[in-house]
Amino acid sequence: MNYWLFKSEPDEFSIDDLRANKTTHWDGVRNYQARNMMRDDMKNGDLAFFYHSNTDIPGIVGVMKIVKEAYPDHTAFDPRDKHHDPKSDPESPRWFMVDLRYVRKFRRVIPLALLREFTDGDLADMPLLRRGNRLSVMPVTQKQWSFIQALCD
DNA sequence: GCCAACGTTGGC
DNA sequence: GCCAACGTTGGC
Repeated sequence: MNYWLFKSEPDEFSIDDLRANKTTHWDGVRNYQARNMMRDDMKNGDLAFFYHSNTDIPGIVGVMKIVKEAYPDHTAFDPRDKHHDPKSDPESPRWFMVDLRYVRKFRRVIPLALLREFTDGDLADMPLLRRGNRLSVMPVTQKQWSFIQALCD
């Protein structure tokens, strides 16, 4: 089993939105590195952190589970969609998405600022903490996963 | 194939 | 609102 982290701006889609809807299709990823991970490496049952970006306290807010493996992101075909990409068509889709199910919301956010305190220790090499990181989907190691889970107890 | 210009991300 | 980092685009 693998572990992941998904970023979302809570103004667009938050952990509370996911909790209300139970599952979601994670559309709109338009980055090749992120796409490749979704398409090639994400498996049913994998767990993922939900990360709130671009908000007052950026950080990890909960856990979700992959319940459907990669399939074409249809929003890329829709000219009216914010994430429309004319270079993607149903014959040879360029962008993919997975389905995620709500698992739990932490009692409080685990702030990015707290995670940064472990940049040189338990969370060394975590892509999220790399300077200038802009990936919206990224892998988490089992050790990092366990360590971060323990932070919210 | 290089690289400058541009747009986007996202923390602060 | 600022700005650094980074990916993409397009002229050459």
